[in-house]
Amino acid sequence: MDFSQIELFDGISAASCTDMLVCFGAEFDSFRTGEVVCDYSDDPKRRVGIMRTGRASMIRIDESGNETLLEEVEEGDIFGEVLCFGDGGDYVKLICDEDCDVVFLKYDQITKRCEKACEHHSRLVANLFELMAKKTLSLGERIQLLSRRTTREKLMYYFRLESARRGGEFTLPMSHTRLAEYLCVDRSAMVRELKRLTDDGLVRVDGKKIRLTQAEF
Amino acid sequence: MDFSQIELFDGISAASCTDMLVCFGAEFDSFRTGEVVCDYSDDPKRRVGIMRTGRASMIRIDESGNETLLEEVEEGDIFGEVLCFGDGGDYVKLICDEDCDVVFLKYDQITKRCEKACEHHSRLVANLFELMAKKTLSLGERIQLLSRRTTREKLMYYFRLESARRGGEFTLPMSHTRLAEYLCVDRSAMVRELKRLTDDGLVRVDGKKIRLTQAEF
DNA sequence: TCCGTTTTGTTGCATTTGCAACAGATACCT
DNA sequence: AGGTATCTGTTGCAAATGCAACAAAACGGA
Repeated sequence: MDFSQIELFDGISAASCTDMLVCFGAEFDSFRTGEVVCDYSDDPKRRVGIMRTGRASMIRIDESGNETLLEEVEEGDIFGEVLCFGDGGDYVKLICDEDCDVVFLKYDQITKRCEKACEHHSRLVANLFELMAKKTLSLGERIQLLSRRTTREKLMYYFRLESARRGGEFTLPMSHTRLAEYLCVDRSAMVRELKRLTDDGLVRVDGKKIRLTQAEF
Repeated sequence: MDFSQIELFDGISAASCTDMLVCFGAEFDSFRTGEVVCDYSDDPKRRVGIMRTGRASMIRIDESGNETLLEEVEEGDIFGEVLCFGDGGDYVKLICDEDCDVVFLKYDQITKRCEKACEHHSRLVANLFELMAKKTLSLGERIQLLSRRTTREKLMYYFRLESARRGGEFTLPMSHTRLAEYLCVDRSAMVRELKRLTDDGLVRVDGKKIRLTQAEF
């Protein structure tokens, strides 16, 4: 097993990694596109997952069958019901968008002091801290997005963010249908608003290609 | 200075605490109700704050002057622009709801390996990890709330959560005006929906006293 | 290539929502 | 007690939104 590429184990020797895997109850697993990585309705495993490669979507399905895209889990991201989306009552699952490799750690073993006093235990916790900080940032960003009141504002906020991140013209990383779920608005209403935005000359939309008009800057 | 009551320093001797304060560039500060704890528009200090006592509200004000309550920071919570609500572009500030005591740490010093090799450095990072996990949970909850599409769903989700936490009948921890900002909906629209909910017999509302009707269970 | 599934574009309609405005109630400070 | 600021309850109205439905286009697997 090659640990060198895994951010989680950054700064920790391969030998230590192997040792520590036992302490943390580490489990490695792989999933194929479309498979369910975790099902948080009946999964009291208290595990923390780290996405090594691939992408997955945290999806909530409420009693009416509405699907909501809670978050996108990407390479290097940390996830888990202990961390997030704990108890809402609805059905929550993590579903694979692309084949992915995952490491699971037992949450309780992380904060517990290690009896074996592995020398790098603390380094791993520090790494986890950074992963958490990154996650917190992305959750905060999501809150900023969802706290916009209108579909228009949500779209513009999202576009500005992606535009700043990926460059002036960028390609949506998901389908329009999915984007509507992400923004938590009705798809048809979103498409309507998208048309208004283009009519007002604020954006150019061509399928998944989006470009903000300079008027915005 | 008494460190024993501060969760952040849990498991760390007073002597070590004093040592470490230097490593982390710790600053203690107090604020009075109404004062601005942090102003994230022009504050590139990269500090992490821990609320020792008191309560504060993270508020965003957009260019139109709309206020949004991003999060409630309570005793023991961790906060900071490095962690959350980083860059949206709008004006974001943390404002004191009750007199509060705060510790600030320099974010970069936390993850950096300590040259002085303070023995408890790693314990503190572990404590921070737990604080972060707690924060992540509350952010996740907030996302669950904001991802509801209608005002009715937001209200009911919020009431169920508070009801489970504080008991069958509970008192809103904020004014109706503030609640509307928290749910990110128009206040008058919220009041209207609140009335419909009572008409439908789902809740009883008496000022800040809320009770879910058993029909819900 | 063919077939089934998903996505997209579109529309009508009832409902919800944001917005603005105002008066009365309440809380807060001096 | 008086005065100011905030909160609450309410309304009308225009606009946005959710919902349902359907056909065409695109996609993906056998």
